[in-house]
Formats: sequence, structure tokens, C-alpha cells
Amino acid sequence: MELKNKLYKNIGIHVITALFTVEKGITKVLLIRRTNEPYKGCWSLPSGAMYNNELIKVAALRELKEKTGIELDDLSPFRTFDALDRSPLQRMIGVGYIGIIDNKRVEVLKSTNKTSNADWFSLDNIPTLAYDHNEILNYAIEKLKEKIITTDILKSFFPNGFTLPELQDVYESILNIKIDRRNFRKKMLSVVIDTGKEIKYLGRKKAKVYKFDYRKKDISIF
Amino acid sequence: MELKNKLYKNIGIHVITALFTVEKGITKVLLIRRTNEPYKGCWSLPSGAMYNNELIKVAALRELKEKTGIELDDLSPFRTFDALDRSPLQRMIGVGYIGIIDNKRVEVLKSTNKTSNADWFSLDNIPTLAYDHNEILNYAIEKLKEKIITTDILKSFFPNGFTLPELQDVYESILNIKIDRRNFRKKMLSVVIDTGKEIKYLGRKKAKVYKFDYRKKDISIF
DNA sequence: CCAAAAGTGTTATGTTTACACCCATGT
DNA sequence: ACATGGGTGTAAACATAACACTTTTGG
Repeated sequence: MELKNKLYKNIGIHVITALFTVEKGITKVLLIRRTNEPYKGCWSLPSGAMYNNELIKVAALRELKEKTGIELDDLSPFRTFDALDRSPLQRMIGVGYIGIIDNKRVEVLKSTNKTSNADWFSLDNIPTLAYDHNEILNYAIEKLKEKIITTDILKSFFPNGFTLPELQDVYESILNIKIDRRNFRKKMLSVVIDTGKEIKYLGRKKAKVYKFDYRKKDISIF
Repeated sequence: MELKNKLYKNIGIHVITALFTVEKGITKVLLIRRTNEPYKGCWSLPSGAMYNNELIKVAALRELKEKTGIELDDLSPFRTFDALDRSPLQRMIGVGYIGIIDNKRVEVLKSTNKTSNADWFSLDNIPTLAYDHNEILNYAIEKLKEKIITTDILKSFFPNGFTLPELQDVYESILNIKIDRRNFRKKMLSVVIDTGKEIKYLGRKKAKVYKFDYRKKDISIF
């Protein structure tokens, strides 16, 4: 059985992903260059249409993989974009997702059959993007700042745990602030657990490796 | 121009609204009884399909009016529901909205051409609802609790301002807690402004009327 | 032995909580 | 005059912010 009224049809779901990384203190987002109309040749966030038999998040993960080669386990929805004219083809409801990974851990395919180019762009050097992707990216950046202080979203950046100095560097990069090291440790220690491991990060001294304590799912840090 | 691939078609958007009120210390939600299949005769949240040429929020406001007679200015989106089988007709993406009004200010139409019955139900007396509406309502309740402490959503409950005692009663009802009156005032006074008016609420003494200070859009109270 | 980053503790300030009495008014 | 709810202040507990020296180790 199907709805008959044409007014209910011809709506598509579009998934758009803002995938962030932090590299040497610079927060970056993954962009791709479009190979097809509309907006051919234009940079955009990795995005595409959802199939009507898949979950929205699955569509976002699939599109990200098809367009960039990056295969993730999870993404976080942050907002729906429904302006009537946001896509020139037909009415498309956009569902935005954010994720964050360490780009040293992944290989971005520079070209796929759907993408001629893909690269990480510093947030203060974003070109004009296809569709409403500049607007979507701005919302995504704000949501990322919110999520790193209210959720454990950064665990996807640090799948093997983290030292507190490197965690602090990520916070400072994304939030664009300096944090006192001692105060940062005090707050973080209420939300992480020691893994027993130690590694060297920037210094010559070893640092303890921690991971987020999943018993406290909703953390709030600052 | 239209997308050709059938996999992208036949997706509908469903809007579902949880409209709350607080009446004599009891938090209630507006339910309607369905007159048509599927789930004919079943209680549900006011909901319906979006037209492909309207904004999602507009669809939610329109459906609420058609099904209950209540005409609001605004609703807050809180979550999208995309399980493949959530509607038996065809794939329907559900977009949930919450709102809160003082039910003394509105007249609910007990029957419309789309509704045989509509009424306010106490949250601890919710029947089995159509579709996945029980699940949606549970998320809506949690989001309402969150929004009254992080946003000024309660201004729609108090379009003409409020006294602090009546505001406190609403907080206590929704959050199911008792709050110390002096501490409540201390926090609230940083987020509201005196309108200069005074009215009587429960007591014999007049109470000052306040409204939310819109210069502080994102309030956080507790 | 020194440069560079890791690790640690205390005090001051601000925020949150707990708590009890007087005021205004309608009956 | 009294019952009912409106209005107010203070001290203790807790959380946050500011601040500087010692430790480790590769070169």
C-alpha cells in the first residue's frame, strides 16, 4: 500500500556529513570535489541521497565511504535542513551528521568514481561549497564544540585511548581557547579511567594513557 | 528535473507533535483518537504527513490545527525517527516536535473531520498509542525536561508573563522535584525581567509579573 | 647538563545548597 | 486575628579559576 496524493511524494532524504579532524593544533573538515551536476567541480561536504530501505545514519556512513573511502562505525545527527529550495533537483530534506577522527589513522581516497578530489580543509580556509553546505558546516562546527563538552564523541578520535596532554590539545584546537593544564586534569580525571599504559606524546617523558569512562555516558566538562 | 532511481522515491515525512500542558500540578499531553486506518480507534499523538512543498515545522503546526483545532506560532523539533517499519503504509520518516501551552488558554476540538476525540492525558496514565508514538512520547518528555532548563520554551506557556510562584509550580510539575523557593528566585532573577505588573496567583498577596529576558536566549537554570 | 614536555597542590573566588522568619491581604 | 501564600538573607559546602615548581629523559 502506498500513499496516493502526489503532494506527499517526490521527497528525498539527503545525508550530509561534516567529518572533522585535528592536525597540529588546526581543526579541519573533510571536503570532496563534485564530479557531477549540479555544482559540478564545486567543493562540498560528503553527501548523497538515502535509499528508501536504509536507515538515515547508514546512508550517511555509506555515502561517506563511497565518496571518500573512509569507513566509520558511527556518526552523530545534529540537525535537519528543510528549506524548500535547498536542492535544485527536487525537494530534498537534508539530515546533517558530524564525526571526528584522527586523520593519521585513515587514508582518504583522492578520487573515486564519484569524487575527483578529497581533502582536509582548515576551518578558517573553507571555500564556497555546493548547495547549502556552508550553512550546514557552520552549524556542524557549533555542534562539535557542544558535543565535545557534553558527550564522549572524542572517543572516535582516540580509539586506543589518549594521554591528557594530547586530549587537551584537541580541546584547545576545537574550542579555540587555552586551558590551564592542572585544572584540565582535575576535571578530566572525573570522566576518564587510567588504562595502565604509558606512551610518549610530544615530550621525552612518558604520559599515562586514559580512556573515557563509559559508565558516565553523558559527560559535561566545562 | 526529478531523481529517477526508484530507491530514492516513495519516502514520506511524517510530523508528530507532543503538546504538553501543566494543570494543577499535573503534566499532561494532548492525544487524539484516530478515525482512519491504520490504528483506527487508537489514541495517538497529533500527527500527519508533510506536503512536499511545505516546511516540516509548518506541516507540524498545520496537522496540529487540523487534528485538534489548536493554532500555535511555533514548535521545537526534538528528534527524527527513521525505523524502516515504523509505518505500515510505506517508509515514513517521523520528525518529532514538542510544544507547551497553558490548556486554559485554548479550546480543544473534541471532534474534527479527522479526529473523533481529543483530550489531555496525565503522563502517568498514557494508553497504548498508534505507531511508535509511545516511544516518541518518551523521548519528548525527556526533551521537555531538558528544554525548560536550557531554553526559554516556557514563554509559550506564559505569553503574558508569569509570577515566580506559578513558574516554579510548572518546573516542579514537569521535573517532578521540589525546589527551594529562595534558591529558585535567585537563579531565575538572572534570566527574567520585571514587567512592572502585579497579579494574584494562589495567595492573597499580589505577586510581581516577570517575563523571560530574550537578551539571554540560551538560559541554563539548574 | 639542559631543553622540553609531564606531572602535581594550594588559595581565592564564585556558585550552589540548606535553612526560617516577616509581610500583605481576604476572610 | 488568623490563615495562606509572597517575599527576603546568610552561612556552609562545593566547584571553578588562578597560579609555579619539580620530575623525567633524549640529545
